[in-house]
Amino acid sequence: MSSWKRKYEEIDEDDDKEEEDAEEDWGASMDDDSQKHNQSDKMSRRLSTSQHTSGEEDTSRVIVHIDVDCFYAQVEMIRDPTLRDKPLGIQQKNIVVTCNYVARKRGVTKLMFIKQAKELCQELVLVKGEDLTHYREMSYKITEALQKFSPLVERLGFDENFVDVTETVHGRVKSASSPQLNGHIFPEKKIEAGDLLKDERHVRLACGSQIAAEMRQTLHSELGITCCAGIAHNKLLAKLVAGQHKPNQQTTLLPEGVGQLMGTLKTVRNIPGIGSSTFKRLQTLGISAVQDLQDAPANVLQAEFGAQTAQVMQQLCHGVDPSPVILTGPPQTISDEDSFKKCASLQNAKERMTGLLQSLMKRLKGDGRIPHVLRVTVRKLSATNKWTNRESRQCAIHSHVFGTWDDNKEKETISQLLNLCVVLFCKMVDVNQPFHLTLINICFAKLEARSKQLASIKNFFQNEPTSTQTLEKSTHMLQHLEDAHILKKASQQPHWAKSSRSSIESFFRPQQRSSSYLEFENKTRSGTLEETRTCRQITATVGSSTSVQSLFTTKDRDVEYHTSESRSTESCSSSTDIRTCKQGLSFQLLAQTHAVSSASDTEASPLSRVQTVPSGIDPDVFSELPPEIQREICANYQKTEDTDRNLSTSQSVDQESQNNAETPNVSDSMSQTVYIGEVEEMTSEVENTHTSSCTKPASVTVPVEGTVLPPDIDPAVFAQLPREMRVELLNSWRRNSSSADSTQTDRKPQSRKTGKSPSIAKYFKKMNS
DNA sequence: CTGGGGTCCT
DNA sequence: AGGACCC
Repeated sequence: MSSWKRKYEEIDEDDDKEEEDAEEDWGASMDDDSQKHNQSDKMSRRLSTSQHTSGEEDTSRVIVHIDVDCFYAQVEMIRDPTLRDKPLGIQQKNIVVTCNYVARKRGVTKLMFIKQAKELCQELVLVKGEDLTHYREMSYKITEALQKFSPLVERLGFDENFVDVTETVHGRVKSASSPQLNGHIFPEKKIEAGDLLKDERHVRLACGSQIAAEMRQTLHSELGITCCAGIAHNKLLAKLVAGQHKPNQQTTLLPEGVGQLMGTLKTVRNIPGIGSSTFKRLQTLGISAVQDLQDAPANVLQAEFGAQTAQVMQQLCHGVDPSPVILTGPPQTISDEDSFKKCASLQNAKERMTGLLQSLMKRLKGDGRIPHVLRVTVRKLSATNKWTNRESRQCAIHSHVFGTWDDNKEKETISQLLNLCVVLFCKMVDVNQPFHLTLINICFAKLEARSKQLASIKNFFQNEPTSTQTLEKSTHMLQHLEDAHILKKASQQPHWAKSSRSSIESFFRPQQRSSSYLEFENKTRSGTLEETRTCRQITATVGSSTSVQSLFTTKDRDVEYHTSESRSTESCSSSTDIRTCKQGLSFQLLAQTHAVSSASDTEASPLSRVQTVPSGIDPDVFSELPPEIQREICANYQKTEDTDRNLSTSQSVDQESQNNAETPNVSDSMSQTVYIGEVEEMTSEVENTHTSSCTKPASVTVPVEGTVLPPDIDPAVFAQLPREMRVELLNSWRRNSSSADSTQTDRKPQSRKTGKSPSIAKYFKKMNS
């Protein structure tokens, strides 16, 4: 196993010192730029996805990677321009998470301890960066600005975006004339302008470099942001080449420079997608340098990682990355966390969780959707493994919590959510024993657009409407709004910004006159009745997942791609239609469910209320809680029910919490909790030993080989689909392929342990060159 | 003396 | 629910 491994150990020491760029320094180059396509025989069973070539990598795309320079520091310098010429570090807790270039010249680096940084640079100005609000807002502004150049934008963290500009380039290459290459070229060659233009690939990339320059110009003039850009024919290379010239510059990778670029990486750890865990396992095999991986026998990698991951890794180390740019759209989760030295009491935890909930509620308000899942995560102090020892529990959020969500009733909502948090918290922490936490995270997930739930319910009870009536009302309302020119503006929005406008725009304009979700409704309803029916049919078809595929086959690609753009002059583009209609359907179901449960809630006798398990809390879970906690929750519940009926109560409470302005706002419900808890303590004496039932039933899962897109599916089209649909399709393909996959073309021994390889395939979804 | 977010897969 | 990955 180790005979082949050490051959290339020390080849990458060319390495002059890197200049002021502490960020990602891979050493200088080697001179190997032969592009070996060491394809395993498995890979040669390839599917010609959409493009031309047979054996070579697809170079027909043009991908721009935009990487904002020291993002947090830039945001702070924009907020306070006097910081520009000072060494600036952004501080989170004990570390400098990033710093501006003035500070970098002094040796300060990312993720450096405060003390260390201060020693290096005593004048270092530190700005706290634990609250990400401003960064998040700017981040979405950047993504939105990039969308004007192409709808296909994928976010990576707050400060990076991939943009697939292939279509834009194709359009320009036909019509326009002189594609001059803008910015740096990798490798740094002298290329005669005439030469460059002979090669179609070069023409495309040159055009891409112009678009990248326009993007950077736009970001600078509109937002004051500087960034780097990398232009290449795939995501991996675009990202890697962007780092070649660091602050505020751009670099285009010519296809013949791929080998050389990969050679600049010190180890395979610098390949995005190979994380610390995979890297360790590779080192076990004697693989560290990129060339080690390039030369590693495929069967060795397969034995350790499985066929698919092995294939992806070997593609990556050659600079091959067929993964599509995937439309990101609005976030899947909204979370907030705090870390600290010590949290050792439930009371303290509740205070912290209340603070987290309060800021989360602000963000939710801006988002316009409502969450249906709540998750609490804690980190317990432990000598071994300080990170990765997080535990989490999640539960559904009953729809009534956000069903009637008004600005006025926020305290009540927070109080109910806090109850849920406490329940989840107690599943992880035995509050009767000493404990020591160092982090709490609260996460809202399953974010879904809130429909005209309220209207539907009212109609359900009052007007006995038919669903047709509801729709007619919708379209009627639509008319008004269209007159108000709201929709017309919306229809000019780029693809996903349209479908998520309430989410994204509200980040930019937090003051948005509180109607952000109304605007979303406009779009949801913007289809005519006929369009809605069509969407229902499509949705139903997706469920059985057969004929939908014809929409995405390769031959339809151009048609379909342009269709979705040309249709954007109408109310919705095609994929948006499907998504919103799907939501519309689930809304109606939800509304009915809700109506039923609301009715039964209403009928519950006030007298039995205290003994009833609060709605929204799983009775089984509730009964497992220590009685003390049960009491508190019931007390909270009763209190919120009371305030529901009596608004003056919450008024007086308001003043109380203002007295505690400095401490994190403890919900007023807690003070009342104490009172009721004391009263009840006399009647209840049961001391429940809280056995945490952490049973881990080792369910035997059927190992399913990783799924790739079927050969007739165009990844670019697939990438634009709404997320739910991608998941559904992938699942159905996986189901179908797992049976047919047993045909064995492999000479690999059978006795391999099949499992246990965390697949990096997910990060580079569609492969198969 | 180690952030505060996110994504997807198993 | 946890684990990998990204920033």
